[in-house]
Amino acid sequence: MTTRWLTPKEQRAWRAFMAAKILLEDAIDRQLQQDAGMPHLYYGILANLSEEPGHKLRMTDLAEKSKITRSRLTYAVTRLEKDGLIRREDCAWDKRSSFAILTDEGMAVLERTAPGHVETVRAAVFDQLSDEQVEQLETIGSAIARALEGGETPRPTSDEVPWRRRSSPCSGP
Amino acid sequence: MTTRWLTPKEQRAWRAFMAAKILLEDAIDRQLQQDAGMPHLYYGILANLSEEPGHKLRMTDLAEKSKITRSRLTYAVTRLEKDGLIRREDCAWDKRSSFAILTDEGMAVLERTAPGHVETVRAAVFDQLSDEQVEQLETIGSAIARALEGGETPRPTSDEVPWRRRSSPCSGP
DNA sequence: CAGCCTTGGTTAAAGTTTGAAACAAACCTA
DNA sequence: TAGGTTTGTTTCAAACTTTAACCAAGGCTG
Repeated sequence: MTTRWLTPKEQRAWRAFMAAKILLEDAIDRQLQQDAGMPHLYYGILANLSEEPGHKLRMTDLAEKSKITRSRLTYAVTRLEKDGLIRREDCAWDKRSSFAILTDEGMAVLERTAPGHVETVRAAVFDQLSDEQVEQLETIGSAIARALEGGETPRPTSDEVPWRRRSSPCSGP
Repeated sequence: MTTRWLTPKEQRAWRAFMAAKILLEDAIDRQLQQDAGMPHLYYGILANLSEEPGHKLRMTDLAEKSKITRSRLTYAVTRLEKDGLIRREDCAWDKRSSFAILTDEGMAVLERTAPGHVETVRAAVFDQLSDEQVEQLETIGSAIARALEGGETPRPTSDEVPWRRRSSPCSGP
């Protein structure tokens, strides 16, 4: 089956999306590194904990909620634990599990840095979008996420395809 | 000035966007690592070169086009050079500059792996979206990118803000 | 042209991410 | 209940990223 290349319109959308994603993550990382001394991912981990009853979550659940691998979470929690923002606690009823718990200091950091973070996001994203576009963004984002969360991206059966010049081999950077 | 927190609607949009971004990048990285033996970023670098006349670009321009730091690019190009997919060449008229040039082998890798990559992107993104939504995605992405490319995210003058419970401190993970 | 700022690119060290493998506890099942 | 599998988590090495220097070549200004 011959490759369904991206149309010019799709290419434009893809590039715009990728550019937004990269620039946005860079900007947020810079801002949070400045103000909170941690990258966005780590901030997100704290934020995720802060939403839970008791400010605690099992490692696996926290990894899933943060959409990262367990291994990556282990490293992050170790670092945040060193900083005193999280502490671990063994699970009583399942000795394999352990909890990550937001400390008071961790909560304080969150409280102190949340306004700046929200302001950055707002300036870059929501100040730029109409009410309607915010809805569209949610719909589109959800559609993409849904496609990826379920079916584990059934890897396409790659096959030979003649090269077409004058049309970039990439669907985007 | 008191923080302009995200509305529930904005929160939903933000979370959906973040989830899509993370899951998508993970899926693409996995696929490309499998089929091309390199992460998405490196593939993008090759792709960016392939679009240029002569398949060459000065390091700085390539970094800018790829939206990464020069340092990061140096590392990536060194790796890709080791793999024989790129070679460097000094610039004749400005002895500070050097070019990164896509080799024939690099081009071949691109040709071989592009179909699989496009298929992955299509399955996760464009197969999920209506024609209208593709347009919306471009518009929204461009708006965000524009906001970030120009004004260098004027860092908000952080100030004290009373903590509001029962509403997560995060604008998203 | 000498001093000084800018530009293009690399390097080194510290930090982070990945992917596979290791471990141990919990859960079957015959 | 022994043996095998699954589940929760960590560990380790290799790959990648970041940040802050660093160096050399170009440009500019007096």
